[in-house]
Amino acid sequence: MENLDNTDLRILKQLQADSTISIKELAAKLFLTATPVYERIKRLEREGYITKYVALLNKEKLNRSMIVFCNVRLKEHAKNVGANFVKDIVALPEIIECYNIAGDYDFMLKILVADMASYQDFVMNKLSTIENIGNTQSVFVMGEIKHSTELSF
Amino acid sequence: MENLDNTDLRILKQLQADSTISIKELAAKLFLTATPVYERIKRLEREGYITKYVALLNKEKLNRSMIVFCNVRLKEHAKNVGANFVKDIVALPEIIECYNIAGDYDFMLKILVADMASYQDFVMNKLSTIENIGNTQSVFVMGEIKHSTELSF
DNA sequence: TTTATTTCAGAATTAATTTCTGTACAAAGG
DNA sequence: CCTTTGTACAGAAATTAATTCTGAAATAAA
Repeated sequence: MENLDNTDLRILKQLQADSTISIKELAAKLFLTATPVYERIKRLEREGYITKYVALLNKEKLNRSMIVFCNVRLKEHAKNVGANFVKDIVALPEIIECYNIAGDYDFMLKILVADMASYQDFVMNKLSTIENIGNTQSVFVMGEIKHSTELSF
Repeated sequence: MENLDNTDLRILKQLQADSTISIKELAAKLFLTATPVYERIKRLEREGYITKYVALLNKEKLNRSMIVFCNVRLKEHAKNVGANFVKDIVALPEIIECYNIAGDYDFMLKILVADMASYQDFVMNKLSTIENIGNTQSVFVMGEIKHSTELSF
């Protein structure tokens, strides 16, 4: 952050919004030629500011329209118990995100499934089989108002 | 989903994980030449299966290390009240995600800030100024266990 | 002022994407 | 059974983009 000037930030902003822009086009926006923009991007990648480039897909068209946040409380809180839980969580592809949280519950999971039947199946046959889960609370999403992958600066 | 064969799904899977792969390289993985892979990708884009291509950035390096989920209850639930709330939410860049949820609260926000001081500032000077917010509950993230942008299939 | 150092422009090269042409194969209709 | 139509593909050609190289301009340090 300290090593980044305004040009770097503008490059990051653009690539976050749309990474298909050509270097030439991006250079034009910044009133530069391709070389410095190319070198800056490579530096931002090398130094870890840019983690990866990905395609974002349409959930609805790919039959993953249902979002559920599932709060989980563990039975025991021993060191290796948490570690095992984490290992199991990471292996389940329906779980898109998992956070260790402060408050009434230990973890919050964001789960993506096709519909309520799939969610039931997920909870019954996958989540419940994980060791050491005390109780869970499902919060169903009725509407996605905003969903960005962009950091602001 | 119905229009997609196994080759399409493998293409989507790859581009979700890393969109910088060249068409030639991807074609080799699928035992095809560049042409059919190119045409399939263009079709997946055209038909809306692929929404966009983006760069994912490193939160920590860009000084957005703190994640907070903020549950919000509205005072009134009239039609236009919700609409105004949504408009205000979308305008705040700290709010990365916003869901209309079932349960005790009306909305859940995912907020990204630098630290606790920034969060306080955000709540005091930005969130609290939004009309019609009844009460809020902040759930602080202690650790991010998993965070994927990939749909599984 | 002199000397490094950094940042950049422009040309040259290399590699990618995109377009084009024609072949092979499968399904549909006579 | 043969013909027609459509789809999916390979391979070559054309176009455009990424990458490398050289040197000039600007900035900071000595």
